[in-house]
Amino acid sequence: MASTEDKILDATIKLLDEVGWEGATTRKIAAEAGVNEVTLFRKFKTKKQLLNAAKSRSAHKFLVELEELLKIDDNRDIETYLKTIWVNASQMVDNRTNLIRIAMEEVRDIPLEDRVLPQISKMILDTLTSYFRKKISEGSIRDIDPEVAALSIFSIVFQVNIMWKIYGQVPPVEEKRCMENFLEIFLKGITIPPTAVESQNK
Amino acid sequence: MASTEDKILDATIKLLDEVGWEGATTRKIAAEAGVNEVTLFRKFKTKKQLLNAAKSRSAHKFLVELEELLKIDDNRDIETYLKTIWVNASQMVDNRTNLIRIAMEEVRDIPLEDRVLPQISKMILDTLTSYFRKKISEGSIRDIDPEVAALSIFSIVFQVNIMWKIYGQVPPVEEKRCMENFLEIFLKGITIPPTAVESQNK
DNA sequence: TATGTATGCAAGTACTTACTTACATTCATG
DNA sequence: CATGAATGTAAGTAAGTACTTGCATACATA
Repeated sequence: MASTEDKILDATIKLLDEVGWEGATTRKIAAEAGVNEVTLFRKFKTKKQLLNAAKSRSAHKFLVELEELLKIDDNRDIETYLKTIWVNASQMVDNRTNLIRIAMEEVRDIPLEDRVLPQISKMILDTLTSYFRKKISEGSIRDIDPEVAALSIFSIVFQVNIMWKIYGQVPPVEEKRCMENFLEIFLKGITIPPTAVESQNK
Repeated sequence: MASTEDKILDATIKLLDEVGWEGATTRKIAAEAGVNEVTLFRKFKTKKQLLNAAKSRSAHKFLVELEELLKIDDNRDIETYLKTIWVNASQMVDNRTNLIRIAMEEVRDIPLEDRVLPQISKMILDTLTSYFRKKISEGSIRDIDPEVAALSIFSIVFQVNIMWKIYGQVPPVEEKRCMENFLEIFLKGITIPPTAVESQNK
């Protein structure tokens, strides 16, 4: 059976997701957790500390899970690698839209280093960047800017998975088509043109 | 001299930007506008109606201005065209970060069709999509997916200009380098390889 | 000059919020 | 059984919120 703390933290995350910071009153959280309101204050002192605890707990879980999902075999072909990253990120966001939505709302009053979104981006960007760096040094792709390549992948994945889901925009393109047709362009952009050597040698 | 309505609407936008919906109390808005609190209610009935009026006024301005900035000569070379779009969008966001931040926060309680962010995205995506469509039919670029090409440009511009600015992430790459190195990859990905015909004809 | 419209001012209402205090109950463990 | 920690119950506090009411004032225009 879940401990009182856990019940409270779970209820907090749920309400934070559904109704946001201001909507998540201590009364509602207590009701959702099946716990008396005073218990919140006994355990967490203030509302602020409670919400911080809830957020950092689930942000931590998220980052650990994400790190695991980003461990992908470096040596499969580039298209497979990038597709795997894409699909894993999608799935991650689908399961945890609540945390992402909460993270998107912490525009104010949260110290930069505590914000969740930058931490998530950084982890993905670093992974992709060092992947591209490796592939460049292996000579499997052109000498492109690895940070920028990483960023362009990250951006479109972010846009498709997060912005559309959270802002309820009607996606102009369905996801699979998007992934495939983007990679079609991108891969052509980073591969060493097969005829380049040939025509130089001529 | 600005009319009372204008002073109130300007103050509303300013506070909405600085402290968000819940932070923007009617008292603060009145003080910022240099107007008595009752005047707000006499002019706009409720807080909700006031904030809606303020938002839709500046969203409208934004969209008109954006539409103007997106009218770029179709016939200049592709790199110049895309760079111009990029720079114009950047500049637009710099001048109007406030509206964007407000738009990003309207995740809740705002009917889909009234949300500002989707309207902005749509305008940019449509412009880019029909541009690529045209270039494809002219034969200036490969037969790529025009929607997806548009989306990949939009995504990275959005990420660099909006996410970094609003979420205060430390940009891993400075903007100019980002634009140039991204386009270097992207353009190589969409152009017809010069040696392709040659090697086919062989 | 007279009248109406826009605005200011002061006070108040009804409600909600985070948070507190004092006391009662449960229940595992020594 | 007895003790103490964790939790519930009831009531209340201080502060802030959107919004209202009644009256005074300025000022443009008929």
